[in-house]
Amino acid sequence: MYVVLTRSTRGITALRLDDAGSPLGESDSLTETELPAFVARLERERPRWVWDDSTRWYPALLAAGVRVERCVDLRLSHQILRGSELTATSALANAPLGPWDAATPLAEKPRPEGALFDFDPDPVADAPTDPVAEFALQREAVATAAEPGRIGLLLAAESAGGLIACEMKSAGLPVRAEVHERLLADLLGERPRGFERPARLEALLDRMRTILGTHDVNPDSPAELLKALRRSGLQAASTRSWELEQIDHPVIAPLLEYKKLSRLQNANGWNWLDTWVADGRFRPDYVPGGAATGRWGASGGGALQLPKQVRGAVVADPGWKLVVADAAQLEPRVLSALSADRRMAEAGRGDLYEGIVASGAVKTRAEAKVAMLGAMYGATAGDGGRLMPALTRAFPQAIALVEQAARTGERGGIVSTRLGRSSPLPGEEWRELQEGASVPGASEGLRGAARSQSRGWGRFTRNFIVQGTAAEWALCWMAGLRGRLWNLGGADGGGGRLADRPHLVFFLHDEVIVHTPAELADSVVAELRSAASEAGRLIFGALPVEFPITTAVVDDYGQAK
DNA sequence: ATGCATCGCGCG
DNA sequence: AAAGCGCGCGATGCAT
Repeated sequence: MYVVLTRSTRGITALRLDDAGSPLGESDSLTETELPAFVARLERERPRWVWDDSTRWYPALLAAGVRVERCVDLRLSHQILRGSELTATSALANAPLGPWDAATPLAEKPRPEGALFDFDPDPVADAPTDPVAEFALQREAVATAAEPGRIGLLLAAESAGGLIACEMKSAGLPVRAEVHERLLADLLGERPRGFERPARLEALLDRMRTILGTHDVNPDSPAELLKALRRSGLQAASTRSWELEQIDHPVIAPLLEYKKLSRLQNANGWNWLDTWVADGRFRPDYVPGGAATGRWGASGGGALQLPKQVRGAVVADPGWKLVVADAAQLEPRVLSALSADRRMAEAGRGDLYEGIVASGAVKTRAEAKVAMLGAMYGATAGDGGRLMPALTRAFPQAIALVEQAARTGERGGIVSTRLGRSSPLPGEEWRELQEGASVPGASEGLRGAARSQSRGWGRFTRNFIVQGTAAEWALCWMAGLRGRLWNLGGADGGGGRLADRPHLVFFLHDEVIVHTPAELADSVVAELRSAASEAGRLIFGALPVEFPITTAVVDDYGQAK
């Protein structure tokens, strides 16, 4: 059963549909206040809730202690169906752009409140939405798709991701402010009172000034710093750390340390703590499907860039543990599964990179890693490029797949992930340059620029199929895990809030953190493994590709790895 | 004063 | 070792 929820100025309506999408009687009318109890009651029948946007419905339900098992997030689903090659002939994909194509989550649209003059800069995106009609269009698009099973799985996984994003924000990542402050004090010195630099940074700056024999050094401005270094005779092309590392000069060591610590202070210092951590929790906004490949984005506090330096401040509650898990070498494994390259699958029996060494393609594990990254990113120079021929000889099937994706992109074409998320088309400027360079008599400079741009898009599509399919694996892993964790916490219908049971608190592309009562930690580990195997089977069927995960049961995130 | 591009660096 | 993919964010410096 589906239950479609619609919110309008007149209130909320709930329309039940059978599995074929036909209405089951009349719709119910509800107020906002009545909604949580209504959802909780109907949830016992395990319906799939259909709504425009999880971020518009689910936070309030979670706040009221109501968790739902599954949903259709129409906004996320629409985004996929609109662009997928698998549904390109559907009515949905061929309709003019409308409110479901809005760039921002529907929740972020300011709602007009009795304004006499409703200034509306975007009539298309702000047009009223009809979830019932949209759901029918989406079902039709899936039913008529080339691979309904794949796109259907993708939409289910994406929608589950929408729920998980809300749940993780609701639960929050446990961060102990006093631990974070101690870390900062150890590295930077005591918190400065005003706007002066912390003691450690000031000391480093003093050393740099002494070494260079001038007071005129401002390491916070790349342009100024470069000038100062040049005045002292250093041959620096930029102030990037890895370039500075190449230079042999006494000022480099304190400078690099300054840059490292200054970065910590700016990105995750006291100001970060004050702004983003409250009540012992860090609650960023996760953005499912935020990247074109389907990877998640996040906004607020740089959630996906939490530096290793401060992970020790992520601490489980008393009596609880953090279970940190990540998929080992996910992207190369995805490539071997995508291409059904049995030799590469064989190499992935244990440590994939060691397996590649054993295959004889390269000499060392480090080379294997660089070569695989090069294959997936499209390296042309450096070690990655140099090792490509050997890798191609060892795994022709896998390499042919990414090469083909690259060629498609270079022509301006579309590629798709295993489950059917398709790459965007290059923009207008891209096409104009390609066309401009293809006319007879185009200058060599123009043709070179077009070639470079073409290869650039090829690198994007090459990586898209791997990164995007890896994102699908991660979504399926997490979606399966979510259900398993809920069931671990007690019999269904036994009540209890999400945060009273083992629950997800962090997600980073191929890594998750589960916050769990200590006595359930071992069970959580088992479920993480089961969910990983299940994700592989769901997406790739019976292919003999393994997706091992590493796990660590810890008190704080800093102890993992 | 505010917006935008660039640099640089954190994460995968 | 620093090339090749995907992101977010803060500081700076220039343009409006």
